[in-house]
Amino acid sequence: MGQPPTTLRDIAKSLGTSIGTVHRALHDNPGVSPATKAKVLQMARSLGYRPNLAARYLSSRKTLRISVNTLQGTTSFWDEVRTGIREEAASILLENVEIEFRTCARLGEGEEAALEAAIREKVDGIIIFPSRPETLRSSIKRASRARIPVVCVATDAANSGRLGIVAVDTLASGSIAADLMGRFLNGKNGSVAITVFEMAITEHAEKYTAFDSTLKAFYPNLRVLKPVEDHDLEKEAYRKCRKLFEEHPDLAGIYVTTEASIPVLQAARDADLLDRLTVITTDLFPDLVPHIRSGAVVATIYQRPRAQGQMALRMLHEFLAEGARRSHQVSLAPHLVMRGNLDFFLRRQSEESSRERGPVVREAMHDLTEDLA
Amino acid sequence: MGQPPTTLRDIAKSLGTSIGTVHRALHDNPGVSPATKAKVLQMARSLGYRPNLAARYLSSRKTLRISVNTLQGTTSFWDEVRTGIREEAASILLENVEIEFRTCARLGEGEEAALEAAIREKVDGIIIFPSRPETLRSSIKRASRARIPVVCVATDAANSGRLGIVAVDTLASGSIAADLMGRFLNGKNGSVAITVFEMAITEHAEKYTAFDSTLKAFYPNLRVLKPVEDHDLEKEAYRKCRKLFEEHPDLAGIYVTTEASIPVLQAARDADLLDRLTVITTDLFPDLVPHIRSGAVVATIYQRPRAQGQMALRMLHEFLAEGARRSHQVSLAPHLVMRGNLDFFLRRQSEESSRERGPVVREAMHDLTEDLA
DNA sequence: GGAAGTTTCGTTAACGTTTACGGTTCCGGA
DNA sequence: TCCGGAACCGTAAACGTTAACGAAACTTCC
Repeated sequence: MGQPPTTLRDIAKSLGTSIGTVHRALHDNPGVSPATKAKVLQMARSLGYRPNLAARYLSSRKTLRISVNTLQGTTSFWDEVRTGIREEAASILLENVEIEFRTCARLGEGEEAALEAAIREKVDGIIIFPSRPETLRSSIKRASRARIPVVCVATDAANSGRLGIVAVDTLASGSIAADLMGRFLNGKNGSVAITVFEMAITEHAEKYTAFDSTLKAFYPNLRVLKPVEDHDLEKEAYRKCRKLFEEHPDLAGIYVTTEASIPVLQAARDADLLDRLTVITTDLFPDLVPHIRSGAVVATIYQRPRAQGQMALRMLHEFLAEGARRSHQVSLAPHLVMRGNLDFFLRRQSEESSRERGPVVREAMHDLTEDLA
Repeated sequence: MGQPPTTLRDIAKSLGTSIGTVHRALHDNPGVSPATKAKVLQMARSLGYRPNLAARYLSSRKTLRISVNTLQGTTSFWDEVRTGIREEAASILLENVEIEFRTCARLGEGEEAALEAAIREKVDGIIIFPSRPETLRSSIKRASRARIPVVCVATDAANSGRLGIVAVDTLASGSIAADLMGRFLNGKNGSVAITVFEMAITEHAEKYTAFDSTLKAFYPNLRVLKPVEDHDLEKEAYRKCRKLFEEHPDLAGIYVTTEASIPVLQAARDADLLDRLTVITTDLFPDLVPHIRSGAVVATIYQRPRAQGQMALRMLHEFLAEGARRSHQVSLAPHLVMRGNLDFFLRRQSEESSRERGPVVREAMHDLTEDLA
């Protein structure tokens, strides 16, 4: 058990060639004939060669530059995602990661330009939130062709050649929301509503489907209404909900899958049915806290932004370090926050990643409102 | 931004001494006078020296031996914990971890002997489940004195000098169970029971307290009974529950915090009140699945054994690698499993950590029934 | 006062990889 | 024939740390 791992020298010796040639062959650098290259590759495989990352890093002293393209926000989902990324970067033993944040001020504004900027500056990897997957697909493809791996967070960009995706499992989210809704309503009849960002986004459609089918399967006396699309716009959410409440006097519950839960609550209050409505929301932000505490929101599905950030960086770093991905798809289980355990989550959010280690990860901020002038 | 980090040579040069002396001083190896040692330490601090782990590992080629002392079990909590540890060990870039499993067949049997064995063989670190903290306290103290860091999983061993503890947050668990129980019972009156392993174990007492106080705070019409102690023994759980059901005909729900939920369900069935009882359990194992599917168990609090294992190994490895701990206490948020999202968790349990990378982590099994003959 | 031992410290060869540079060959063109 | 330049390959010096080997200087003891 445990003979010493094979090194470049081993390969060279058993081939009667030199370390330099082996190295060039393995990295397909120029200056090696196709014949010897094939022999080297063959021998490396048969000896089970795996590079020693410590030696590699020590020798080259290259740092991996990673661009993180997300939305602006304070004490919000994306701040937490970034914190998770920072934490994970700080916990990398080989301190060879450098993070560049490219933050967009508003949904869909300048996302493509930011991504192009990252590609142009030849970063080694990209973590991105593709709020509108279609508009970014071609840029992500371009990154892949430039051999820059791209990891999506929260929303997937299908058929774009991205390396992987980290998100909360939509099925688990929608189903648990449905199951809770059914239990909370406890045999009542009536209709149940659900708001989504937009049904064209796969994730949101899936959440709806999961919610709908779970409710149908276990609570047949509840009826799921056509989804309300709010596009994360407060006014749109409010307006559509007021309309919804008027049209469906038998409404018993509503599941808000977007961050626009405040206007929904406001609409319910203004329609005077806040206490008759079972409300399940998504995520956890300061404005929502009092509503959970008061019981107006019975539960919220927390999408664990910090964990998403951590996993995204991990996936990217593993790929960059080892050249092979272990998984392309990380589906996190959402957390359930209610009155009882609310404080636990608030406490943990406020713990700002007690960084005793000093600034081991070099960071750069790119304010895109300037960059794109 | 980002001048090159200071090295041993830097320290040596600015002190007019040699690299060897600096090294000896920083590791308090023998052969360096107290005076120069002080100077070196001083200079290292003022230059902000931080060792280059890549170089260290490359040079010494030492592997860290970690003993994992847990309970036996197949498709059980502890199997998942071990899987988590393995996964995390495999994802360490410097492949310098070697894991030795010392598995005890039964609760409390041979735990101390296994721990002593690990200490005797001078492992570099220990992950342990102290099922009976008091009986292990002195052994853990001995390990700490031998400079072997010990990380506890699932149950803490207080005042033992252990490096840290990884567990599910007891407050979050008890509170969410109470909150769900209250919502599910939806205004009903009656009493609610809770079973624990033993109130002497801090974690279990805390879960009870959290359950009790949350229920009192939000659902005052429910009354929490005195906790049932089952010591994870099937017969004891069954017997005590039958008695409980007889004595409290108004029992509306029960929260099982141990793994002994099957006998509780059996007792409820035999007492013919399975369908009148709201049952919330703990963890997720094959025998429990049909009961969740049938609705007999409305929800189970999943303690995320895999995540516990991962975090434990991470904590230990970070300490061994860097000599400083970032956190001593990791409190995980439990997951909530219901009918709706059950399949998601089962699928993820069965994914056996698709290991493409081959056996990079050398493992050793220590069957203690042999070792202790 | 010198042999023998101790304490303190400097030197150097690893570890496995990257990278720059210096050699070979071999071929076409003068 | 000789030169210029590819194309291919070997060599050796880094990278920062560890660990082993000695070389001093200083003690102790006969």
